[in-house]
Amino acid sequence: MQEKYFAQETEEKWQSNWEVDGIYKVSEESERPKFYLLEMLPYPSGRIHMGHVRNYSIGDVMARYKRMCGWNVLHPMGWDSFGLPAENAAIKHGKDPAEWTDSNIAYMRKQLKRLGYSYDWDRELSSSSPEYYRWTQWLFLQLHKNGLAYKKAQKVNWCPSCMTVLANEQVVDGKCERCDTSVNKRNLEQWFFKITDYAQKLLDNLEKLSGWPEHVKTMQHNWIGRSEGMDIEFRLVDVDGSLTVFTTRHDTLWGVTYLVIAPEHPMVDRLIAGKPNEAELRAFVADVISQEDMERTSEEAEKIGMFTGSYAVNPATGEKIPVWIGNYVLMEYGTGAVMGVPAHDQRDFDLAKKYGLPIKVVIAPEGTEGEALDAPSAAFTGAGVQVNSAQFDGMRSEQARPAMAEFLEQKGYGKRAVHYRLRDWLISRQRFWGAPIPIIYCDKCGEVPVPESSLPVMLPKGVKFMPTGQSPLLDCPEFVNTTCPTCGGPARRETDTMDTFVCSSWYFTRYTSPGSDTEPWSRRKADYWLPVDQYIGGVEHAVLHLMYARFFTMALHDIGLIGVEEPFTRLLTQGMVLLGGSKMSKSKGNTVDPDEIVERFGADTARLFTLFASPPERDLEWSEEGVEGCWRFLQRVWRLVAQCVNAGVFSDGVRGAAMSGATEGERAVRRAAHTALKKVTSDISDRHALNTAIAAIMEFVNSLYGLKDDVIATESGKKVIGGAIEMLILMLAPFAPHIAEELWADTGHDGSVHLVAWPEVDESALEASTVEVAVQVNGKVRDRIVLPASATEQDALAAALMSEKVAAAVAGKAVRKTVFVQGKLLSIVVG
RNA sequence: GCGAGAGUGGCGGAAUGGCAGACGCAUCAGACUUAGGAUCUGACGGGGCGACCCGUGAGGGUUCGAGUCCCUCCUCUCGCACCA
Repeated sequence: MQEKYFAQETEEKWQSNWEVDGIYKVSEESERPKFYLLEMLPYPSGRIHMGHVRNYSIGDVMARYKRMCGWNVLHPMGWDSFGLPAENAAIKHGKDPAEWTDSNIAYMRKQLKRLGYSYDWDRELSSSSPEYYRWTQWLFLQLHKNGLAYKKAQKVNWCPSCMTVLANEQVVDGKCERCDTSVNKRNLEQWFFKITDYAQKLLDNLEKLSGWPEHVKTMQHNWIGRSEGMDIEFRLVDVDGSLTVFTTRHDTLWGVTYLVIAPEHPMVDRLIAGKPNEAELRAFVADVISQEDMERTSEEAEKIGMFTGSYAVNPATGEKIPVWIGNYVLMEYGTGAVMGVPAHDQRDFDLAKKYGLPIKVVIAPEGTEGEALDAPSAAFTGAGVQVNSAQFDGMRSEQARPAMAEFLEQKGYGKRAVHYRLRDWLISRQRFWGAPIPIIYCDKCGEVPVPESSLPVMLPKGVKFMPTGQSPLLDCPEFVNTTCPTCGGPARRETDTMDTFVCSSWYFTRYTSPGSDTEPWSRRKADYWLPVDQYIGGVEHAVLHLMYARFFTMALHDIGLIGVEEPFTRLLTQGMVLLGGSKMSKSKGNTVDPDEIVERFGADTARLFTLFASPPERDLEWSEEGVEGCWRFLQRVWRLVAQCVNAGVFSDGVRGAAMSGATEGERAVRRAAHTALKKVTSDISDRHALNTAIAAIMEFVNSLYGLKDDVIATESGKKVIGGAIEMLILMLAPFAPHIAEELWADTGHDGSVHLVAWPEVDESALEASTVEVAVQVNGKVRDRIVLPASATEQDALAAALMSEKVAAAVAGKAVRKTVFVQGKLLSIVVG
C-alpha cells in the first residue's frame, strides 16, 4: 500500500459504488428507530457555495453517525426552485425559467454528489415541478376551505425592483430582504394566510421547543409581539360613533388629555368634515400618508399632529378631550387610535409640549405623591402610586391595573384585550415563476376555487416577460381565460402566484412520500417520519421560513392532514462562512468556489475544514492554510494506516476492533483509542461540537504515531494497533467518508464502513495505572506529582509533602484543609 | 431604548468551578534530503539568567480554587424598535 493518498480518483470510485449499492436509501419498513435529519432546502442559483458545503457537511456527519448508531435515518435533498432569479434570467437572457432552473439543478446535484453526501436521492424533489406544485395548490385550497386563505385590499409592501409585493417578514429595515431596495406602499387586493389565528399557539409552543436555540425563539417571540391591555371606547361629542383605543397602560386613563388617531383611520373623514380648516386637515392627512414608512416611523422623526376640531369624552372622568391626527400612530397596529397621556408616555409628552396640550399627572413615583403634580419635564413611564384617579388614588399602579380593568369592564367602557404585532402572511406575488394561486373569478359566481381534480393549474410555456409590475400571466390569454367550474360560463384565472415560502412550508412532509400522485403524502409514512428530528440551516430564516413552516404544520394538523403540531424538534443554526471578515458573496467578490477546493484537495478535505475551523453555530473564517492543514491531516492518517498495513498488522485478517493489551504500550494505545472514542461520541451526539470531535481524532492519530513503533514489534502489539486503527477509521467515517471507506477496504474489510456499527466505549480501557495530580498550595499550583490511580487523599498529601516545591510553600505553616479531586488535583490550604 | 449572544496567544479556536491556551494554522530551530513549498523532531502568551512573577475586555465579590458563578461597567455582533 503506497503512502500517498490520491483523493480524487478514490472519492469518485466510492461515490459511484454508493450510488450503485444504494446504501443510503431508506424505507419505513425497518426495525430500527427512525431519525429524520434535514438541512434547509437550497435555492438552485446555479452553483453551490461554501455556506451550502458547511450546512450539508454538518448534516452529513450527523446522518452518518446516527446511521452507524443504528437509526433508520431519513436524509433527503431537494430544490426550492421557484423564485425570482429564474424569471430575471428569462427577462435578461431570454431563457425559459424552467430550463434555466433545471440546468442549475442538474449542475448543483452533480456538485453535491461529488461532495459525497449520504442523501437518499430517490426522494429528491423540486418545488417548481408540476408534480410538486400541484400539491402546493391543493394545500392552498385546504387552507382556503378552512378560512385560512383570504383576499383583501390593504396597504402592502411593494418592492420596485422585484416588481412585486412582499410580506412583512420580507422587509428588513424598510428594504427588500432579497435585493435591498427600499420598499414602498401600495394599496392592493392581495391573498393572505391567516397566520394571526395562530399567533398565540406559535408563541405558546415556543416553550416546548427545548431543542431550539434560545435566540431563534426570542426572535420569534419578539416578532409575534404579544401585548396585553385594554380596548377602551371613547364616545365622540359632535359626531356619531366612538373611537376605540388600545392601551397597555389603562392605569393612566385618568391622565388622558387628548386622543390621537392614525391619518389612515376610517373615522378621519367624519371627524374633519365641515370644519373651518378642513382643506388644511385633508392636506395634512394626505401628506403624512404619502410619506415613506421609514421616514414616518423612524425614532428621530418628529412627532407632528393636527387637531381635527372634534372632541371625545374620557369615559373615566367625563372630560371633553380633543381628538388629534398624529403621524406616529399606525393604522396597522392595535386599533389605529391611542389615548394621549403626556405625563406618562414620552411620545405623547413630546406632542403635548409641541402643541401646548395639557399634561395631567396620575402616577407619582413612590414617595413623591405631593410634589409630583407639578409640571413634569419628561414623561414618567415607570410604576408608582395612583394620584388624581378618583377611587383608585393611593393604590400602587400595578395593583390599580386589574382593579381598573374590572371597573371599566363592569361599566362597559372597555374590555381586556390582547394585540399582536404579527400580521397575516401576504402570499400573492405579481410574478410568473411561482405556483399559480388556484382561484377562478366568475362574473356570476364570484371567487371560485379550482376543483381539486383539475390541479395542477399549470404555468403556461413561452410566456413573454415584461417587468410591468403585474403578473406576466395577465398577458397570457390562454392562461387567464377559462370557464367557471360552477356555472360553466366564461371566467378568469387568478394571475398572481404564491410566495416561494409557501412551497418550503411543507416540503419536509413531501419527502416522506416521494412521487405520491394521488395525495400530497401518505399519512402512514408522514406519521412514521415526522417530525424532523434535527433541522439544520441559517439563522436568517428565524422569522421567515421557520415561522411559516410552523404555522403551516399547525394549520395542517388542525385540519387533520398531519399528526404533528411542530415540524422541527431540534434546530441547529449554523454560522456563516466568512472571507476576510465578511460574508462570502458574489457582489463583494470574496468567494471561494467549492469546485476548486474539491479539485485541489478532494471532498473529504473540503468537508473536514468546514467542520473543524469553528463550532457549527458560529461564523467560520475561511483559511487557505487551514484547508491545507486538514489535507495534511488526512494524508497523515493515510500514511499511518499504510505503514501499519505494510508492517503486516492486518496480514492475518481483520481485527474486529476488540483489543486486549498486556504491555504498558499496548494499554496506552487502547486508552488513546477509547479516550478519543468517548470524546468523539459525546461531542457529536450531545453538543454537536464537531470541531472538537475532529481535534480528538487528531490527538488520537498523534498519539498513535508516538506509540506505534514500539508496540507494533510484537504479535500481540500488532493486534492492539490493528484494533486501534479500525476504531480510527470508524470514527473518521462520518467526517471524511471517502478516505474512511478506502482505508476500511485496504485493511481487509468487506462491505461499507458506513454500515458498520459505531464502536462502544470500553470504560475499563480508559483507566490508567498512574495519574498526574496538580498540587495547589493556597490556590497556586506548586508542583505536579505522579500517583497510582488508586491513591487516596492521604496518599496524595503524603506524596505532595515529599515534593521540594510543595514543602517549601508549606514550610512553617499548619495544613488547615485539603481538597482532593480524584486523578486531577490536590489543594492544600495552609496558614 | 428593549431583547439575545460574544469578548481567551500572531490567527482560527479548546477548557462538567479543578494544571488556561487542547487541536489546527502561522512562525522559529533542528533532522532527512540533489532539492523541499514533502516528511519527521522540537520550541512557540508576556516578563525574568533564575527560583519565580503576571496573564482569559475593566473593576469588585463568592470559593481551598473563577475564563467559567454573582454584582457594576466597557466594547462588538445580531434581532426588534414611535407597537400604544
